[in-house]
Amino acid sequence: MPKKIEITNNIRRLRFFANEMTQQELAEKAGVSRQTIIAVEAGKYSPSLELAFRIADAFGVAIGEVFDYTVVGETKK
Amino acid sequence: MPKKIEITNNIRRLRFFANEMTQQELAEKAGVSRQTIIAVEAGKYSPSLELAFRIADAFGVAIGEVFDYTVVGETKK
DNA sequence: ACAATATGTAAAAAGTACTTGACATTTAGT
DNA sequence: ACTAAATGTCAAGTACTTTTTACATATTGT
Repeated sequence: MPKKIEITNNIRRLRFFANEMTQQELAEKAGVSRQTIIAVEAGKYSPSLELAFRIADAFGVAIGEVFDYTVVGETKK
Repeated sequence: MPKKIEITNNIRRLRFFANEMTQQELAEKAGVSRQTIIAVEAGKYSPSLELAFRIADAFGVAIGEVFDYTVVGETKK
């Protein structure tokens, strides 16, 4: 995948806004392991689209409110 | 991942709305192989979040306009 | 000081996405 | 009838995501 992209996320923020939801709770709501939440939240890798949808769903928001997408080198509007 | 989910997409429709963009062109815009576009468009597998963003970007729309997410068993509002 | 909860790290194994290359089928243009 | 372009299929290999297990550290309440 040539054009480089950065995906950042607001999971930590959203967890705190969402009544201090723990990583464990989010993991359960999203149906994945806690490890996966830790890794995604820490930006170690970006999730599958499916998991992205599950996480957004756990917070009741759209994917775009959880994950930000930036094309490296271009300035995103 | 326990709760089953279905991810469908409007890639084909969007390609035609977008001036009959071919799979090849979309592949180039998104920076992936044509094979990948074929597989995702045909629903053989769902893409990574990164690719989902790239595809949405190629059409200039949000992810939610390209991909639909349905929790199987529950009726999505 | 102790126990319980939340977060973090690491690493192997399994599963899924993506690439490459090669070939088949369909459709449109000449 | 031929050619070119677009779509589709198959398969082997690489890369990345996710799980599982096990342990480390920090924070809070008793």
